[in-house]
Amino acid sequence: MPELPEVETVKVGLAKLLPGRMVLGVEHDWDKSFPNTEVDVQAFLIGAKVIAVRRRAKVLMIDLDSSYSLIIHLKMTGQLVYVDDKSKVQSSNIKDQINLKHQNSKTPTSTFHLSSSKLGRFGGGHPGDSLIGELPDRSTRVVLELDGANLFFNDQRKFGWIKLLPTSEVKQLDFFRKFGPEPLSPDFTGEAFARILDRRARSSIKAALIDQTVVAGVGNIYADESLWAARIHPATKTYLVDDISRRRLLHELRKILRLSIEKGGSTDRNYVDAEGKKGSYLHFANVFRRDGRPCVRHPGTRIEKIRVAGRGTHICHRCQKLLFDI
DNA sequence: CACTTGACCTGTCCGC
DNA sequence: TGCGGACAGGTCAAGT
Repeated sequence: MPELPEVETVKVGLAKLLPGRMVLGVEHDWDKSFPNTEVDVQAFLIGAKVIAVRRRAKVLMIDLDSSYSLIIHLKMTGQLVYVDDKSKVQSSNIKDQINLKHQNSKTPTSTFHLSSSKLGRFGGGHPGDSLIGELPDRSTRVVLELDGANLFFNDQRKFGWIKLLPTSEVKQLDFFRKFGPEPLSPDFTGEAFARILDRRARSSIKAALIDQTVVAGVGNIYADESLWAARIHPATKTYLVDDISRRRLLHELRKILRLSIEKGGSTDRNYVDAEGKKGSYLHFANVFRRDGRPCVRHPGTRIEKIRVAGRGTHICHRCQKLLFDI
């Protein structure tokens, strides 16, 4: 579940690898993953060079020198993995392995027609670091062919997408304008956070925190972790959370997001960075996916999993007391 | 308008 | 062992 720290980690990785590279071709086998029928892909993508890689909320942007940008949302299970031609698989039996994989797969044979020289391999020398085998695999939806490399967009659940749009239009999209402040932006103050939460006064504080129009980039993992750290019950109505607690929540959220970025993000099931490596933040998590285990602040109390705002939610009921109206 | 629910998808896990 | 159903949760559209 890529949230801010995961998307930031991918951005940092791609920003080292992509700028200066030219796009030579693009292939996809699922239209919703690459919904660009209204755009002249030949004119504005093929032959263009990457200028920069950016992030806003959970969205990645790859700016091209054609004055267009690739806008990418990984949603739940998206991965963007870069494979340079040096990782090319030499062995001739790779074709057989891919064919075997497709025979065993329930899904129809891939429509990709990359030559074997375009196939890449992961995991060599780093057992356990990678979730990725040879690419493309059966979750590969889009392949960007670059000079000297391939960028694979894998997405098991097909929720993610890559759109090609004029760079100047990106910020004008409703989709982008609605995002709230970046939580790590230095000019986003505790006071501003406290006030912006008033817009979701009557919903739960967790629903407010994962609302992208309130603050950008927070999803289920970092909502649960920051609410535990700030000792706020996720189901508390926002208007019952006082200003002191709101400021504490932003403070804890920032600490957690920074730590997670330092650890390369959270790998729960699918997430990997631009080089196919897992993130290690969940080793430092205090509640997320820790239901049934002792709370580190109250070892006699076990972490519970409840449902708040329609999401699985992890709490310590001793740390996080639910406040009621009178 | 504020807020909640269902749909979009596939892989995994659990109970029968 | 197989099979149906619940579950995972980011976002938008539709519903209350």
